[in-house]
Amino acid sequence: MQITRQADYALRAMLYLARMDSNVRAATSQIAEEQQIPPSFLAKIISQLSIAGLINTSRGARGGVSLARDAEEITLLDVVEAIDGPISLNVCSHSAGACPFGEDCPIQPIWSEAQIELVNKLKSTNFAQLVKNSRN
Amino acid sequence: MQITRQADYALRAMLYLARMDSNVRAATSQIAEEQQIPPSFLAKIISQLSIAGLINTSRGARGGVSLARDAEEITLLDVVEAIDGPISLNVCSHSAGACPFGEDCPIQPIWSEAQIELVNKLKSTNFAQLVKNSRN
DNA sequence: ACCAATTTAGATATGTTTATCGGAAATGTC
DNA sequence: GACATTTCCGATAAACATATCTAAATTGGT
Repeated sequence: MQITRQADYALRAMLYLARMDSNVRAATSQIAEEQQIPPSFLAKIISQLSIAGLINTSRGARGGVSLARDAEEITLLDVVEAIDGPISLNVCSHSAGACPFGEDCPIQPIWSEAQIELVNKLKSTNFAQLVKNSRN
Repeated sequence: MQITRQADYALRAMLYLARMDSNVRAATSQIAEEQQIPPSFLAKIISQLSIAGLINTSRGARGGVSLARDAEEITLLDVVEAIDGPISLNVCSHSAGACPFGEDCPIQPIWSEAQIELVNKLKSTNFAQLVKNSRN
């Protein structure tokens, strides 16, 4: 019942990038150190964020990563789903047909509603807002 | 980002019990068959629900399980937390001090709020309501 | 007292998540 | 063109979730 550590690390990395000037590139090792993330683990997460199109990467000396879009255009949901896949509170929370009891299960609608609320909350928060709410 | 299968199975088993007369006992194998749950797996789940005080069990011939309290007094949250432990959307969602950045993290309040909403939703739904909303 | 039904407990197997390590590929700089 | 820096990719290992199987303990019915 938790997002994976990978997703949490991804959020922290994205926040770090959102706080920087958008034209400079940050090395993964630098992000790892400041955000206290296992460096080798972050490397894989960065790779996934790149595949998802959320960040641009460039290899080689003076390489690094930066946001692919404006911070305002990236939501918490984008990042979490890029790493953990679609949010799902229970196997049945997407659609009534996902469980063998389908329409007859009175629990399914509860999960479905809760999931929609959670998704909406994450979707309505972007990284520009988060940076603005930061102290440092 | 999902409750465990165990918790989902536990919910279905509890719903099955809530639908029955409270004075009769159901065998685990019977619940497993009707709710399509792996029987040996359900046995362990039943045991945990018993330890948590949500159901009464009696061994031997004509034994079985039944709700320990009135269905109205058992919430979805009771069952989920009995199996999966306290609900937690992220490592930091309980308190601001849970992550090394504490007060300075603008993401933590989002998780904290989302978690409270989810917990409240599960807490406000009891099994008497669920039975009433059922078709069968 | 015996037997069948039932929960309880422990050992085991498989897959996923988390994390680490090492090397390969790419690229700016001198 | 050589080199240092950095992302990328695969193999590996520990921890947990999921699931199965077997044996033990308990208890009502005959």
